[in-house]
Amino acid sequence: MAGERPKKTQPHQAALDGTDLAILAALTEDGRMTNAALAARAGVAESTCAYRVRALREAGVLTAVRAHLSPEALGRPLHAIIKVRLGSHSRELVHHLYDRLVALPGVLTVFHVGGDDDFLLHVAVAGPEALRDLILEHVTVHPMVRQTETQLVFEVREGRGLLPG
Amino acid sequence: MAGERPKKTQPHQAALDGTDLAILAALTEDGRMTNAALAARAGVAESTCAYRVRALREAGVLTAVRAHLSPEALGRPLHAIIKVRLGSHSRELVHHLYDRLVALPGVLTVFHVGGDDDFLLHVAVAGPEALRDLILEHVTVHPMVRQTETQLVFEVREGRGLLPG
DNA sequence: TGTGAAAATTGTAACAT
DNA sequence: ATGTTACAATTTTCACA
Repeated sequence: MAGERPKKTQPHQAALDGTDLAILAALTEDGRMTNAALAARAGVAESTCAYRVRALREAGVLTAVRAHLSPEALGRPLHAIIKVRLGSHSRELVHHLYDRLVALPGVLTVFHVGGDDDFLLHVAVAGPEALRDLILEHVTVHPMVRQTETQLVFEVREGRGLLPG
Repeated sequence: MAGERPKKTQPHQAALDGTDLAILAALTEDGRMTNAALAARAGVAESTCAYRVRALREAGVLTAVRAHLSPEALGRPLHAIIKVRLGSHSRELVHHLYDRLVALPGVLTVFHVGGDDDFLLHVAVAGPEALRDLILEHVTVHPMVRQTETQLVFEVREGRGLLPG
């Protein structure tokens, strides 16, 4: 009987070998890749590959696989970054505002940051009017919001990510 | 499998009905959901569902499905936004720099923006030293980069996205 | 178009190395 | 811990309402 079995670990550190990295890289490119294709690319047997994938998921390394949609095809060709600066910083209220911002249609990502600003919103909207409406009707209406500043986004590119190599 | 139709469609506008939206919403949550489960959730037959998914992909609405990894589990618990301001803006050089920045390990997203800054980098690194090294060795070394400013990211949350409802 | 039942592919589990 | 085989589940294809 081999030794220890990893328990359902929290998302802390994990020891990854080359096979794991190959699997993660492949799934980052195409999350619907079949297990057989994955195995071939990683150079292991299919059963091994399936086992690794499940282990990576249970270890919290592989958190989700999501579809990515085209903002343009969905009628939201205009991207912007909205910097939000707050006046008060009561913990409860900040969290509440956070929730509201994330739920707004057109909001892709919300960064809660420290420094000059408090929130950075990456949004995709139909056009300038929609952007103005979004800001005026859903952001600056909140009493906590002291100031916003909007930057036009020319282009967004996903980095190669977290994996070494 | 032969008969490809005329063209791979452009990412322009698309007319989406409730079924499409249901499919997209489901795949945005779980991109590996089985076609059978999708069909049940959308309220259509499995074959219909598969057809819709393929159509959405060919229409450029569904651009990709990617695995999401845990930066923490991969040893990169520190997130930051690096604002990059350039001195010169020669088109060629800007593009070249863009390419370099996107390829850096730890760089999750690069926003090319207009306004006060030129690039916004969302990065995930192992710790403060790694952040400093990343900035000094890979960002500010470029002659074009006039100034950087770094904001600590407390938390990142994905918005509900692009779909109405 | 959308549906339902076939074949073909894929994922899963048990077993052997 | 990896590889192989057999079996179940799923996707895909095609004829039809």
